[in-house]
Amino acid sequence: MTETTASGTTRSTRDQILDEALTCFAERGYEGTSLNDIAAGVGIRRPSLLHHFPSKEALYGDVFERLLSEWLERVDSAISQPALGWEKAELVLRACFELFAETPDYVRIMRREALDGGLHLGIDLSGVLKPLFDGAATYLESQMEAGTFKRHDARHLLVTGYGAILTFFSDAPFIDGLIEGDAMTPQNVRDHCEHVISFFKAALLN
Amino acid sequence: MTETTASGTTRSTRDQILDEALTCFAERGYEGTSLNDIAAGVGIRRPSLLHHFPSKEALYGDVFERLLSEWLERVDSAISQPALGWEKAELVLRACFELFAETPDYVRIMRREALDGGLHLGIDLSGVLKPLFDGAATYLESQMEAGTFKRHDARHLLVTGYGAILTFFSDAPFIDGLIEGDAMTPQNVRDHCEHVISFFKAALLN
DNA sequence: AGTCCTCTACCTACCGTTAGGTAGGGCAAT
DNA sequence: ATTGCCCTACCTAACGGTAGGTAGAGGACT
Repeated sequence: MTETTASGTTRSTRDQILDEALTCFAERGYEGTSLNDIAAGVGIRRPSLLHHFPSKEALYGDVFERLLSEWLERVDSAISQPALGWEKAELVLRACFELFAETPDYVRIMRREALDGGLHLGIDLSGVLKPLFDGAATYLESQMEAGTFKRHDARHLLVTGYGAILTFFSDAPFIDGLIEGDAMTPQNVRDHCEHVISFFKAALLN
Repeated sequence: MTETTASGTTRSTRDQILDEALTCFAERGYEGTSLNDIAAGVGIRRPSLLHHFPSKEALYGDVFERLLSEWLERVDSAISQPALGWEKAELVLRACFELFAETPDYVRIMRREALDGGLHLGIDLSGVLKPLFDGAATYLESQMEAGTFKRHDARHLLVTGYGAILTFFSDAPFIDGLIEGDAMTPQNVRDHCEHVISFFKAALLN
């Protein structure tokens, strides 16, 4: 029922399944992952797994729901911090980097979902994220209007930023081969974070 | 054996299979695509498809090989154009946008491959692209040394650019929902191209 | 204390379906 | 007559999911 981990914490079988499913779906995608893979990772049989979740799709849905709620919570707390102008943008950028660096498996699942256009889910991914997106666009536009930021198309700018940040984490195994060495070392992650921030700063400030 | 298309051109069954496989693999990924799907798209049965390609893996390999050779050819011709400083960078950026806009299915396959870390292929994707990557990095560094471009980490800059450009095409269905309306309309593609160019220009030039 | 019941968590064995791949025949063009 | 292309029929393996059963923990009653 429960298992005591090396760190001394205790996790229910259900949570172990969710964790294993997360890494499997991130690594090999929805179609590329079988329930046997997940069950074996936990150390139980497939029917036992299906005792905790009614179906593969439901399990995936739960994994994704957990992803969304954790991310939204983190992002909400980041954007609600009091700051102005560039400080605010940098604060949010850093929060995103920190979040993604902590949850690379989430990033890869999110990317797969974006690639598939939300095929496996009933929920409308873009719809959930759109309020955040719109809020960010409005903020950027207000800063441009005020002359704090240089003029750019706010929405395209956000798409550019989204791609620039997410890609580093989602395509890490590929980037490994380009920059030589593991892209996900704390040093490389920090370097890329600082680079993106200084790059955006150069593009947005005078 | 051959089929006359609406445009009057004639394509061998083998080429039709390659085309259909391309769209299927791009849309649903390697695991999500069955040989029946591809065969049905061409209008033949699965065993007939396997008469032209020895296995699913071999078919995928051929699709990807065609992708790589076409892309490398296009990029080579773009970077061999005579130009200097920012002109050169803008020229290559535009060439990439044009290339990606013409072959969005290639982009999505490439993204899936980057996500999986080249799982389905024997070939080392990063290895093939590394010479281009290194060449670009050297070019950027020389421009920074000469004072033409502002100082940035050249390799991280390239990764940022890679993510910013590729994502627009690979995640198009997701971006649709954010910017409202089809991201891949010629107008939106042009807008994003101009945005990225002006954004990079702002970050690189004084 | 002992026994009865219920519930949870897991198991083995099996279901129908679909996957990739093979064998071999028909048939048209050369 | 040979070759090339496509077919039907079949194979084995793996998939997601179900049926039915067992071991053990906990509670309630006698």
